[in-house]
Formats: sequence, structure tokens, C-alpha cells
Amino acid sequence: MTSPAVSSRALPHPERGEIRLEGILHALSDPMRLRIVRELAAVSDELSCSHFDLPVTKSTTTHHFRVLRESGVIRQIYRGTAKMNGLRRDDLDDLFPGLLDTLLDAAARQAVRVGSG
Amino acid sequence: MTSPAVSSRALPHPERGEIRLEGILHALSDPMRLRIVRELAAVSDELSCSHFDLPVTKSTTTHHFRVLRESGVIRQIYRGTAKMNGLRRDDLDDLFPGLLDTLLDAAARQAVRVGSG
DNA sequence: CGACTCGTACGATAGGCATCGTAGTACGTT
DNA sequence: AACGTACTACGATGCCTATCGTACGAGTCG
Repeated sequence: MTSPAVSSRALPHPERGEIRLEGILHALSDPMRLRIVRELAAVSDELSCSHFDLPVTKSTTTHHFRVLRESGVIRQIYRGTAKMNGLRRDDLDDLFPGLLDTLLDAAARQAVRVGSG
Repeated sequence: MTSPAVSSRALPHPERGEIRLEGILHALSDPMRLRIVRELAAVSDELSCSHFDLPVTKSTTTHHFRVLRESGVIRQIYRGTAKMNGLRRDDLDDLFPGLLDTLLDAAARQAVRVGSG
């Protein structure tokens, strides 16, 4: 009943120096992934994959999380059966100061404008 | 010899309210298009398509400019045989304050980091 | 008019990608 | 060990897209 430890299952992440702006922009150009990132930023904490209620199947959800991880936007670790997701704020803010917040602000403005957020 | 007038050939642009963040991010996630936008921002003026010396054919260049226009990132008008390209700074700054500059700064930082800009 | 430049249109091609469904693995609980 | 939950792996599918080449249209200049 104690909180599950980090599993040994490894998940490949790009190192800070390998993160590319084009990759980030591509990752966030998908509505589903932008939505995930906005939700992660809103709670500023780790969330399990199953926390998200996306209008796609679980396979597709897995795919989107992998794209986000491989582009360097999020960090993923296993805790028991759950896979926890968190923004790589430290790395992103170091590489591209202000980028993440500006993107989140832009997404929020658009959500207000189009009326879906 | 006077500067050529704006031609009657029409080019469809999205209106300000139709510009979508996802479209912008997708447009800029391509290295060739990001390069074009950086160059346009550097001169902060209109540039003809032929001014750019990209490592792709003219057909492909045409394609990239169209993607940038249809996503709302640039404005294009014909002046004689030349097609002039300019950033839609006013619209972008109004819709997403700070976004363009932050993206340009991020691109510049990466260029310095990887040594190609 | 004729020649030249700039850019477009269209078709082809090859690769990427968002999505699904099914079968399977890893882990925790009983 | 048996079961349930969380997520993955793999194959299929259909669409999107970056690229090219060739042929064409629009405009300018001689």
C-alpha cells in the first residue's frame, strides 16, 4: 500500500542537448498532444496516462505520449503499472527561455477565442 | 523602370480570426520553413521568393511558401513577376503576443548551439 | 512579337503519421 | 497462483506531405 517504486523498465529520453525546436513544434502541432501538455502544465505535477480522457483509443494515446517524450517535451517514468508524465520544464526553460510559457499562453488565448477551453 | 504595381493575381490568405496555433506550429516545424521565417524576420521587410537560396527545387520552394501563407504566418503579393513575402507580424502579435519573437529567439539560440546560424 | 525571368500546376513517388484493433507484457492485489 | 489494471507492440489502413520533374502562365524588356 506504500506508493509504488520506480520500475526498472527503461524509457529512452533525449538528453537536453539533443532536444530540437523543430521536434517540439511538431509535437505541439497536434491538437491532442497540445491538449495533453496544457493539462500537464495546469496541474504542474506528474499525471498518469490513464488520467487523460482523450477521444482516441489507448493505442493512439500511447503513441502521442511517445512523440511527446521523444521530442523532449515530457518525461515519463513507470511507477508500478502506472506511467507518470511530467513536463521537462527545467530543460525546456534552459534551452528556450520563455518558449513553453508563451506557447501555453497562446494555446489558452486560442481556447478562449474559439471557445473550447 | 518604375517599381512594378501589385498584380491582379489573387492569393488566398486566412483572415486573422482563422489563424490557428496548431497551423503555425506545424508550419514552423519544418526546417526549411523555419529558415525562411528567420530570414524574413531578420530583414523585417518583404522579400521575393527568388531571394531565398534553398537546397530544394523551385517547385518545393513554392510549396513551402504556400504552407506558410495558408497557415497565416506570411503574407504574399505579386509585384510584377516577383512574389513578395512578408511576415504577418501585426496579426500574429495581436493573436498570440510574444509568440513570434519567442520562437525566433528559440531558433536563434538553437542555431548558436548547434552551430548553423 | 519574341525572349527571358519568375513562379505555378500537375502528376508521381516515397516516406511519415494518426488512427484502430488485437494480442501480449509488467505490475500489484487477493 | 490467479486475476485485474495499465500500458505496449505489431500490423493494417488511409491520409498527409516533402520532394522532384516537366510543362505552362504572367509579366517585363528588347
